[in-house]
Amino acid sequence: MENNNLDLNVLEKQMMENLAKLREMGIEPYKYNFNATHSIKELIEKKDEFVDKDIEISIAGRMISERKHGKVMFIDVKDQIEKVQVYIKKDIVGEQKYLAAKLFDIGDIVGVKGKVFLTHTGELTLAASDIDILSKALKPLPEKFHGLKDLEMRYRKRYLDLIVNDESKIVFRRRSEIINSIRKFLSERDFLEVETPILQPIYGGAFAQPFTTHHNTHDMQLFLRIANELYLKRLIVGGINRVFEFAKDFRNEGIDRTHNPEFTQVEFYQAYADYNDMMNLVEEIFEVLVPEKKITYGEMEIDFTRPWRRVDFFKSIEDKTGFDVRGKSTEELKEIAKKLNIDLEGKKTYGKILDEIFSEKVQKDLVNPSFVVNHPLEISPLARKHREIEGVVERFEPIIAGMEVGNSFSELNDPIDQRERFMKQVDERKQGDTEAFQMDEDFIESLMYGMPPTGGVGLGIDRIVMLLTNQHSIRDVVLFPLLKKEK
RNA sequence: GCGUCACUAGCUCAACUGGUAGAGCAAUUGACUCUUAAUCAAUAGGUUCGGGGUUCGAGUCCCCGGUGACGCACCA
Repeated sequence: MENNNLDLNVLEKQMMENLAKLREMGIEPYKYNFNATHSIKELIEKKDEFVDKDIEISIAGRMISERKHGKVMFIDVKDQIEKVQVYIKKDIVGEQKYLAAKLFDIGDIVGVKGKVFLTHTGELTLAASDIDILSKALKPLPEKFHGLKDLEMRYRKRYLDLIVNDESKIVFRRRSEIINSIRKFLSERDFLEVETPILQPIYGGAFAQPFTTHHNTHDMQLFLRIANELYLKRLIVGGINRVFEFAKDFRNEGIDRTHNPEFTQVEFYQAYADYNDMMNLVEEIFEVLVPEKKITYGEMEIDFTRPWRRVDFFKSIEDKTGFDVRGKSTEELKEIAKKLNIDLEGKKTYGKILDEIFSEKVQKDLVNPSFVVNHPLEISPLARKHREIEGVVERFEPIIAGMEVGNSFSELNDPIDQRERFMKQVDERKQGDTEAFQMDEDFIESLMYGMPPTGGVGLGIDRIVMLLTNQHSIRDVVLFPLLKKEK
């Protein structure tokens, strides 16, 4: 019976023996189904209907603790985050069932039938008239009191984290609620949810290095998308005037507290709108997501009250530093950065230097939700030129707690301008910028058929979930974050 | 990629300047028919992340490697 290939510790051997003993008693420890009359949550919510009534109900869940008292035992059964105590009395369940129940281990999934009562101390308890094992556990759970703290194990074995740490389960419930709220918000406003390719022959829509893969039959190189922007805009050309997609995007870059190589964005595009309309829409979304208006994120108090601050990219730099960086050459920017004590190590291009000055001097301090607006043309190849101001585009980035949570523009719909912007990117690439865009003739062709004026937004779901669940690492809001292989 | 720190029983953690690896929970056996971090008694459980070195002696010191956390860099 024992499998010598398995390297079992003492506890695992004992659990394996309990499994064998149950089978010897004629009990199959892996049942096919169980029809519970109520979830534990329902039992708790409707307890007045059951307590001391002559009603038998049944529940199922994981046995997470036990207290044995000779001919009586108490176990705690948990389903989701709710748990209920079960009272198993030899006189009630009978000799056989009682002996079987003694062979159950913490971690086993059980089904219980019985009547509900309150103990002397007032605890809601199900007195078992029948109890069955539904699934046998063969490894011990982490300890009930301290839970599972080891971060590496929580990420690698997320199922254990979810079994043992309710806080973790609550974060992922909240994540689902947030996504649902945004989906509902957009759907109610006639946005159509679509799916666009993850495998793309040409990648685009963001500055990033892609993951590369290969399709055998067509013998073609493919990229995992870094964004879905260019596909959604093709749909705007096609007359889907309001469109959105929750998209897993993939960027082949470093990992840190706010970056996972695969992450989720929702992008939405609205024909006949501009970036001002989209700012309103973003504010409205957060009105739904944060009805309480104020949240605490770490040490920060964040107030979502509308309207959010508008922070002009160039003007805010000038206000903070006294330097007008508009229209400056790359060399002049380097000079200014030096005077401001900004470390430019690794940053060479015009756009990156500008961005670094902005991040260091302005963005860091934007705690309350703010829209950074009117970015330099050079770092925004898909955004329309500003209708009044030379050298900048109609673009905004929502910043909350110093963190970028999105990106948006009045979308560039002039195909000739778009081609020129791509050409500039191709030049940058030739000069060694590995994140520069690829030329996408097919996309330009779509614009040549005419795209209505359009506003578009991308929101980083993971970061929004971090903010709203007070988590400080993206790994704590992604169920299975990328880790190195264990060796 | 670089730097700092961490890794000890199934889990959570101890172990002083190098000197017999320990506790709580979980587990096993026994007692106990309203306990609830049950209690009481006894028992068992270890490749101290892996490899090498120094030493009479290494969880502890040194070197190489692994994984993770944090910071920096890269990056939205």
